[in-house]
Amino acid sequence: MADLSKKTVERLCVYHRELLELENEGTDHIFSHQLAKRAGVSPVQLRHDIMGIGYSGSPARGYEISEMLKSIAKQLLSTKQQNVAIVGIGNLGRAIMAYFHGRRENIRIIAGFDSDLQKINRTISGCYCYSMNDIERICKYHKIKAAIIAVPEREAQDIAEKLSQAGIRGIMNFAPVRLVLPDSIYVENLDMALTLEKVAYFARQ
Amino acid sequence: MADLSKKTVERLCVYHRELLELENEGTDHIFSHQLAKRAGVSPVQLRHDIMGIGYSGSPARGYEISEMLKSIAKQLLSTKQQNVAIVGIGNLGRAIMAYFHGRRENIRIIAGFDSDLQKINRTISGCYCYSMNDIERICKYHKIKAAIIAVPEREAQDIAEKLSQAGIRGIMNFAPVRLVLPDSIYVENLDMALTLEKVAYFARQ
DNA sequence: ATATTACTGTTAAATAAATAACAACGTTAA
DNA sequence: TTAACGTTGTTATTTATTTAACAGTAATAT
Repeated sequence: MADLSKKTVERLCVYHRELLELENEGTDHIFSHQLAKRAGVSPVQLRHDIMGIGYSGSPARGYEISEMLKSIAKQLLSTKQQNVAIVGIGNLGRAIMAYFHGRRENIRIIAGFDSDLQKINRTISGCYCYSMNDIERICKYHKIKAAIIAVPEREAQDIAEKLSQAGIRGIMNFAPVRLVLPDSIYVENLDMALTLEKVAYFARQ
Repeated sequence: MADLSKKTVERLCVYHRELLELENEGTDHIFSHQLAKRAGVSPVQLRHDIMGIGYSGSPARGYEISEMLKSIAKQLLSTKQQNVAIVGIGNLGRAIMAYFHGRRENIRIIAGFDSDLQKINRTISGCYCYSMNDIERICKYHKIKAAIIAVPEREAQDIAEKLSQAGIRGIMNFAPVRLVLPDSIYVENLDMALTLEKVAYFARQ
């Protein structure tokens, strides 16, 4: 398995999604410039990315969607279902859970954690909720390798360290803080306040 | 005003936030390596970024926090309050509104839009909600230049075009689609499904 | 005074990413 | 059969971003 860059992985996910949609529409082949347009990238970049995963299309018919999907999935997606945990079941946490609930993907949020007793031992959006104290036990038991942090700013660093203890390797962090963690843990920040500032900045230019 | 890269703007926002927090704690000076650690970047990169905005610290005392804040704000933040709209007041939309409500920033969500009559003409998290049909009128009236899209996938492109019509220049898009818009409109995608896939991928490596 | 230290600002090098250029190939039309 | 076309895959070029190197500077200690 080649080592794909962060940006490439991101784009491959986009292609994968667009290809799934195309497949549903009944399309079986597509040219790079068509797919590129849907994905919002240049055709060259798309071909370059596809080169990286070892799939080849035909100059005559373009890419065969089902085959391309297989190739991308082979690189990106785990063969078995991947379990994810979420910490923090407030407004945002529940919205995220609802967002992912029902998607028939191979990534599923299967455990929630909160300190609020009202939420513990309930099922929310198809996901069972535990006490914060159970993080390590449950994550290890379910072999959870990725987690979502949706707790307030002040708790985020502490939770991140707990998750790290529990063997988590990747974190999607919604809290507006830069988590300080070992480099071996992959962190993706979805910092809404920050992003909105950035958007506002470029909207003014 | 210099032309700062996307990445630089993003990091400057982080520095700004950390500096605000430091100021609240009563600190008045800080060295690049200290701030860099809090921001999760290298000290060199921080100094490089700061160079770009024309502020200078002292080799002896480091950066003077209040002055540095002013310099960053001068580059990044609008002098007057910047109004933002949100389209789509579902679970996610309301969570976003709640998230931003009460933050004493100069960016404020002041208008919500939805097609659900139940939500129209109500105030949610301090933000008045209008019908989708009012997008152009309200955005122009309040000089709104940035918007958040939190509608389902299938509506996103249509809404984006409406916003574009209404004079919006920047969009924070939560819908899992790549919006096709003129280059003059800045789009930042916060694609949770995609991001989680990416995190899951790197968590496996 | 003067050397030392610990920092900053800036230029230079290295790395990463995007774009362009073009050969190779199957298909179609003459 | 052969030439022309439009596409892919790949290598080269350019551009952007990060990292390193180092001179300049104020404070401190000798």
